[in-house]
Amino acid sequence: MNKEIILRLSKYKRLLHKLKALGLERVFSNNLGDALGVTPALVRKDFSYLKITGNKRGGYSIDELIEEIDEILGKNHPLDIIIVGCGKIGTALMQYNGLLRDGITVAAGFDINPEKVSYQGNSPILPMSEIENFIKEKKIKVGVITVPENAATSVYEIMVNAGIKGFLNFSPVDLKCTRSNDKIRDEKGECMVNNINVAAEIENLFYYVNKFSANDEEEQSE
Amino acid sequence: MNKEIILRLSKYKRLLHKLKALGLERVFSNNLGDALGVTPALVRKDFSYLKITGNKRGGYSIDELIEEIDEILGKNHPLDIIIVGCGKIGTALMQYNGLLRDGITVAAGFDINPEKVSYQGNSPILPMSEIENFIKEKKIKVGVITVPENAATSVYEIMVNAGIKGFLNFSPVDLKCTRSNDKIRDEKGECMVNNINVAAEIENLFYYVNKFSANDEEEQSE
DNA sequence: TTTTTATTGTGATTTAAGTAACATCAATCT
DNA sequence: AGATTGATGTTACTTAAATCACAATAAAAA
Repeated sequence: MNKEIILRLSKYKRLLHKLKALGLERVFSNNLGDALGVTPALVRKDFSYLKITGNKRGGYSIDELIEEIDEILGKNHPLDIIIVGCGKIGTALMQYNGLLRDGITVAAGFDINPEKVSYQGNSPILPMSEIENFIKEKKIKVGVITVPENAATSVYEIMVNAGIKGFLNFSPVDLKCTRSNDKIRDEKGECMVNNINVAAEIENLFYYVNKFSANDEEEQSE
Repeated sequence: MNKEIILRLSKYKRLLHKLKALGLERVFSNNLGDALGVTPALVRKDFSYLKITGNKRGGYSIDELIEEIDEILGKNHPLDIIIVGCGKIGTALMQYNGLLRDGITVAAGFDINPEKVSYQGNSPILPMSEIENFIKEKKIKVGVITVPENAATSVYEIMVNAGIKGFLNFSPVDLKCTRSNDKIRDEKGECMVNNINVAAEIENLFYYVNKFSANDEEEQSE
């Protein structure tokens, strides 16, 4: 099963809320395709795959779409996460409104540095010693890793063992789950890692930018 | 041309530095493939595509590889970027060591809020009014967008017009470049946008986690 | 009621990323 | 020197995601 479909779902939903706010009630695959830069056929295929069905001539009901997408994305359950590593990026994410706006709650942060521990606020920062109990007690399933490179693997293993199934990993280490998106499983159950490597993304941009300007020079000398 | 290849290059390089630190001098496509979870053939194909060549029996020289990858990623030019929007995530990135460690320098941050402006430090925060001059004067080509959703498009256009070619976009808006990775170009020249949508990535994780537990329940009731 | 129209839902096609397989050839061994 | 080995470089194949194209059909119009 395809990760991209699910990412598109989030995008559809964001757009649908905006359209709804404008007073619209129905939407066509064409509209959604335009906004996301994909063909309308793909939009319909996504919905078809997810058993979301429209009207042969009247498009899709925005309310129904939102409801069904929420259902698929699990928005009827609470979206509680933890953030491990309360350095620069970790604390920024803890205070980031963009998560809350999508219904995601940071249940707690964790840090190895005792000076960072703080029990006040609605997202406390707890010591690493409490992480396993916290995860098990609150049944947390999704966690963000924002620790330095050298700590990433060990933190990952602690989290896996405590029951975290979904990881958003900001460290440059590729935390491999030894299994793909599909339901391959090992004895610990399935898990999934999404890696975000900011430095690599920027290097990537420089590559293309340099290539662009190399092309420009070529053209000038022609 | 494929974005994934270039992201892999960054990963190869990180690994190569570690191997070098351990005293190794040569490396085989097998080693790199294992570490990245891809086949050795793909590693060789990447290198072949990038005109990096090895020894028919002795693998690749780590030093040469690092040098050639740096060349391709443009590490011989300075990697100066700007960060537009000095909220939670923006300031976190400005202070993030992970960028510096990869040779990326934040030349300046920009914010619309005059209270955030500050000319001290090696990465000053400047008012938006100075952005165009700054970009043109310092020939900045890559920028990070960390402004709120509603400001993203207008900031993007300002940056494009001032000459930014590569964008790392943290806002949930899909900033479309109207052109693909290849060298399609419009009158303003090529540009490239990498979107990072943290909330969508987390929603994505919840989808799979919920699916996992649904599977578990199915199995129990069998 | 019949015809037209517009949009869905889906099978066929295209495209591209990654894998597999193997011919090639430099280094080592005898 | 000649044989053997082992890793590269590359071609052919596989797989999967997205597009294209169109049949099916519900709503609107005549």
